[in-house]
Amino acid sequence: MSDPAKPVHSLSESLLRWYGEHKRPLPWRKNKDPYKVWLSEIILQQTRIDQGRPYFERFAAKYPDVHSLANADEVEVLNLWQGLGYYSRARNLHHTAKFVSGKLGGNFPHTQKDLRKLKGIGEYTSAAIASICFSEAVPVVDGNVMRVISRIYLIPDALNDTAQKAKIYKHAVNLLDRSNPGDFNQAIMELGSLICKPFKPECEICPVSSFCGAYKHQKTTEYPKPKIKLVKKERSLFFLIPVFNNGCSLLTRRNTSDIWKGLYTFPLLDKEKHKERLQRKLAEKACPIETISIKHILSHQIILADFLRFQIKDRGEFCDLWNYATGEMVNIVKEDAISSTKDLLSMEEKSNIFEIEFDELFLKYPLPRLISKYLEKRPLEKI
DNA sequence: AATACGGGGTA
DNA sequence: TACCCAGTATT
Repeated sequence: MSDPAKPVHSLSESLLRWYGEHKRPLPWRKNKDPYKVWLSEIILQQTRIDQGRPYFERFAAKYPDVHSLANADEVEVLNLWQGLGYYSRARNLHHTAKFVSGKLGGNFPHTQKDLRKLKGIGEYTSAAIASICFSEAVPVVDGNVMRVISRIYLIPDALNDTAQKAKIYKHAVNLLDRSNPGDFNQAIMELGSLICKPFKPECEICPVSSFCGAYKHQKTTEYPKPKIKLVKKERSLFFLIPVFNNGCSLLTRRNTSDIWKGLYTFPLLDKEKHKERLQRKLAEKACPIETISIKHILSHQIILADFLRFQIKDRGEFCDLWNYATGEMVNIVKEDAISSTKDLLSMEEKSNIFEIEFDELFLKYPLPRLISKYLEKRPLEKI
């Protein structure tokens, strides 16, 4: 597995020495509070530190411990998460906070095995918490570690090949400093993020370059081979922004296991045919439509969004319009008829579209970035 | 074993 | 533009 001429313990030693000497960018880990470590790890999943840091600060300030997070409303949590993406992380965060607070007396499990059972905590996060907070000798293998080990041991295709991925894990176990797993794990991740970067790694200042096969052969750019890209699917969405005579509009909560689950958007059509029928009907009424198109590119799909804004009498007339366009009935209630999230959830089976004052939109409800982008272009001033 | 799930940063 | 990111849950 490893080159016997180069004992791995000195690789680990070099790494730890380097880690001890340079400034750590994640100070909240120092006190090893499982709640804070957990919170930061969830926020940082698939997220750069600079992007996640302000979110962590806001969460830690608003919810200093697991009980305060558990007692929060889910919509409130999603609101604080707004814009960060992968919203199931926020829903699972809240679910797990309630579980730890209510069933475990506020104490997180101490082992990777038990941490792993909590919602939103997988292989990586359980290992990170167990090693950092409880000094359990388990390695973390994230994207950084994968890249570092791929280069050191010349394992080319760990991102696509299961067998090679397993090799990476074995090396990670072998390298781990069992007397200091928390620091070691942070050290190897930080090496990947600061030195052993995907592009232009800084091998000249790398503390373990003398152990690195890719550096030795000047082939760092070939390791690891890029992950096979998935085809982005195009998808058209037509958001409807009716402006009622009373100055209100409509909002809907997304409940399907689709994108933006748990967030709020304008009611939308996803069939070209339905959109055309709606446009035709509005034209008959001599009702002008203002259309703004936005192309929203995500990692797995390209959303072509048309925002259709139009003036209409009231929600009753909108129901007729919707019915005409889609052939489906809808039931729309007033926002102030909903006093809590619970009401909203129980109402969802019938209809989850509700009438709302423009001002309320930004304050109470978590919106996808796409909707925020639209509102930046076209604010919803009252008429 | 694949696929879905956001959004922003970087070269 | 293409790729990557301190991954997990679902299918």
